Amino acid sequence: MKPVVITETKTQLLRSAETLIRRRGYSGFSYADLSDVVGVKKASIHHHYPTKERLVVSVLAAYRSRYADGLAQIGKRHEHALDRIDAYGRLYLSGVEQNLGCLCAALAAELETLPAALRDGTTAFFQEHIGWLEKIYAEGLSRGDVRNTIKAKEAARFIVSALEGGLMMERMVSGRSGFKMTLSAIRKMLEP
Amino acid sequence: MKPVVITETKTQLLRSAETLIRRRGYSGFSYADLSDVVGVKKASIHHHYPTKERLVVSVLAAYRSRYADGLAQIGKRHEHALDRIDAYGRLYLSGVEQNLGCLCAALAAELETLPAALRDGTTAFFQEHIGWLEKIYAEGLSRGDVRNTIKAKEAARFIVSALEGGLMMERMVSGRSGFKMTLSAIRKMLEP
DNA sequence: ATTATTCTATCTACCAGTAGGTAGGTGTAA
DNA sequence: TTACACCTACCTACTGGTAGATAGAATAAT
Repeated sequence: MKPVVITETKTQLLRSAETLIRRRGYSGFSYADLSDVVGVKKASIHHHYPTKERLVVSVLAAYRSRYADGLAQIGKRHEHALDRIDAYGRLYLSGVEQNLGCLCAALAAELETLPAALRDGTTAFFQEHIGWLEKIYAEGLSRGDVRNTIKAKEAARFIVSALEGGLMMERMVSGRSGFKMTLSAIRKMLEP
Repeated sequence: MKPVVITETKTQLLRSAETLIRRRGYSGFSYADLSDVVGVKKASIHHHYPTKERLVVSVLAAYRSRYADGLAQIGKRHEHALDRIDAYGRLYLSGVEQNLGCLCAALAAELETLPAALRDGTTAFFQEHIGWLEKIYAEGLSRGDVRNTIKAKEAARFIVSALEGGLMMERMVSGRSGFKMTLSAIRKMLEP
């Protein structure tokens, strides 16, 4: 079987496409933009990724798997549920600091024009996060680490919502400092 | 001074442009789309709103003032801070139910390509909401209506974030039922 | 070891379609 | 008769995507 060689250019395309989308949205970026950034002609991009949809499907897959790795590591590095949730929040903080929105929020904003494959991938992204947090919170509940007046299911979607919303908003309003306030509010409210 | 006559067509254009943006994003909708929906030729849209930017500036202004009215009414209709915040959350719920994202979230997703006037208007929108909630929460604190472990400033941005994030996410994930879970989580967490 | 062949990445040049926007005209109502 | 709402017809720039060529590396055949 032929090994799947990921060339330098291909990786560059993926990386640059991601930041372009996170700054300008899906229909807001073009092959011409990407061509300028990476320094390779439009036709060459089509050689690697025949259509825009396929390119972004790859971008999204990479994004999801990077997050999946992040979540797994948080589980290993931290024991206490509140620490885990804090660490999860810091994943978003880095987005605020680099002035990059969430890829999936950018895609969600154009829901209706989105090709089905992208819509599905975006939905899956959110479900993965909700699922992970639900487990984390349920475990925290059984250890008495977190407030027990809300259920794990509620906590999970509320955490993702608050962080996604915070990332989206604070990029325009108060940046890092604003986002950190939300981060600390979340922690305080989940304390038992 | 000439009176600003708002004709039927003009209102239609504003209304339809708004829903188009909330479904497809700023660069995701075109004068041609709008022309189809409203049933008036592209050139006629330019007659009313010479550029896309100016059209959307008007859409945004209308959106903001509609929300401003909503906030004022909530202040009148409800006394208890938690009720007020609940009512504020239901404003977003209607977005989920109509499958329309927040206009300003759609704009924020394309931050980098956005004309300055729109960027400013969007930022102002969020600041208005944060400011209003801060006042509401501070008042609630002084009456002992809400939890006093977080400051009004924290509470305000955290509420907007959670609702904006929830609206964005639940439109893809679980719709109304998912959003209602977040709504109830927020209420429980703000209880004293 | 030296050809001959195929594959890969890239290029220039182009396509049809659509973007936002303009010029200039027509009908209608005050 | 002027002002407004709307039209047809058009423009330029850009969109995602294709065709076909070229140079170089990898592979196979002699």
